[in-house]
Amino acid sequence: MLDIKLIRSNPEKVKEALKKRKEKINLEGILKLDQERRELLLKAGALKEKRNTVSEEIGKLKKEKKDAQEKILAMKEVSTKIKELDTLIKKVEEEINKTLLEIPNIPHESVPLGEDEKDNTEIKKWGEPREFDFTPLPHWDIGEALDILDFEKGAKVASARFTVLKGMGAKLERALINFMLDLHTNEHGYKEIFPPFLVNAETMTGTGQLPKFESDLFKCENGLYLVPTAEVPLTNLHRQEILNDDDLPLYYTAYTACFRKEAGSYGKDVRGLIRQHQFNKVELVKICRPEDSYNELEALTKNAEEVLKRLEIPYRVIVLCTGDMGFSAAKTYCRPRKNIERYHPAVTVKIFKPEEQ
RNA sequence: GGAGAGAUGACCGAGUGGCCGAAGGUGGUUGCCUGCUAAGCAAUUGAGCGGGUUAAGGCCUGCUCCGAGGGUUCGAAUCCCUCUCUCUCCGCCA
Repeated sequence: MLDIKLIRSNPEKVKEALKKRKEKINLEGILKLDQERRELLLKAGALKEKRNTVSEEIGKLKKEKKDAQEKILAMKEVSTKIKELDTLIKKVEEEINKTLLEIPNIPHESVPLGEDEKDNTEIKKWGEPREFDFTPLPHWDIGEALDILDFEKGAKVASARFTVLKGMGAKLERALINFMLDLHTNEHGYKEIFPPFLVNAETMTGTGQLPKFESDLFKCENGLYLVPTAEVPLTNLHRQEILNDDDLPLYYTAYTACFRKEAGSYGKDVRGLIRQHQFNKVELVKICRPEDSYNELEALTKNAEEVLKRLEIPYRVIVLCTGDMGFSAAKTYCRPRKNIERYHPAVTVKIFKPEEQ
C-alpha cells in the first residue's frame, strides 16, 4: 500500500505509474478526500483544544467548590460537535484507506513498459535443452505410467486440480523440499522458518492479497485463510514492527504447501501439475533497506537459479513488463506459478527454441 | 468447553476520575569523572496525524495514542459493555 503522503506530494509520479500499469484509478478523488480529512482534522482539533482547557478549568472550580454549571453545559455542546466531526473523519479515512488498498505498487524504472506476457523481456538463459530422437511425453503421462502421480485419486479424495503423489513421487517431492531448504540455509545464509499454513485477514492484507484478490483464496469457517505462498506469513512476521537497522538484512526461507483457488482459470492448464489448488513451494524472502532492495533481489534470484543449475534443468529469467507484474510488486522476475521459467521438454519447447515454432 | 489471572513506553514496572504522555528502574544517547572500574555522576531519550515557519537541518504549535472497539462524563490509563490475545487450573480430543 502506498503512503498517502507520497500521493499528496507527488501525484504526477503516481499517475505516471498507474498509467504504466494500465490501471484506471482516479487520483483526484483520493486527493480531494485527503484535503477534506485535513480540514476536518483542523476543526476537530480546535474544538478538542477548547474542551481540554475548559475541562481543566472546571476541575479547578470544582475543587474550590465554585459553580461550574455554565461551563459544563457549554462543553456538553462542544463534546457533541466533536463526536460528530470524529465520526465524519473516520468515514473519510475509511474511504481513503479503501482506495489506497486498490492502488498497485510503483514499478521500478528498470521495468520494461508493456501490456502483458508478450512484452516481458528475457534477460538470461541457462543450460542446453536435451535433444530427443523421439517425442517426449508430458509429465502427466510419464507420472501415471510410473505410478508416481495419480490425478484421478486426487480428484477423488479432494477435487480436480489436486494430485496424489505416490511411492517415489512422494519421496521425490520430499527430497526436493529438503534439498532446497538445505541449499538456502547452508550455503546462501537464509534462516529456516516453518510458518502457519493458515493466516488471518490482517496478514493477507499485509501482502496485498486482500482486499482485492479474496476470490483467489481459500477461506476457512473461522475466518482464517490458507496461504497462497509462504511469502505471506514470512513477510508478515515483521508486520508493524520497527526493525533495528543493525539487524538488516533478514533472509528467510520456508517450505509451505500453497493453496490457490485459481478462480477464472477454468479450462487453462487442466492437465498435470501446472496449476494445482495445492502445491509445494520453498520460498525466499528478504527484508532489507530500501536502497539495497534491488541488489538483494538480484542476489535472491541467483540463489533460486542455483537450485535449477544443480538439478541441471535449463531455465530462463525474464523480467516482467509493467502490465504483467503482480499488484504489490515493483519489479519481478517471476510469473505467477512459473517463477524462473524452467524447460519442460513436452510443454515449454517453444520458449527455448522460438525459431522452431 | 468450564474456572480464574492478566494486557501500560525498547524492556521491567507503578498508577482506580482532573495536577498522567504517564512515577521508578533497565537499556540507549551525550557530557563529565578516572585508582572503589564489566564502575560512578549528570543530562537526555516514545509514536502517529495535522498546522505554522525555514533554502535546508531544524524550530514552534495542536490533537490523538496506556490490547481493540463502543459507552458513561464537562473531563477516562483509571468506571461500564463487547471483543481479541496471553498465562494458570480442570475437562474434552489426539
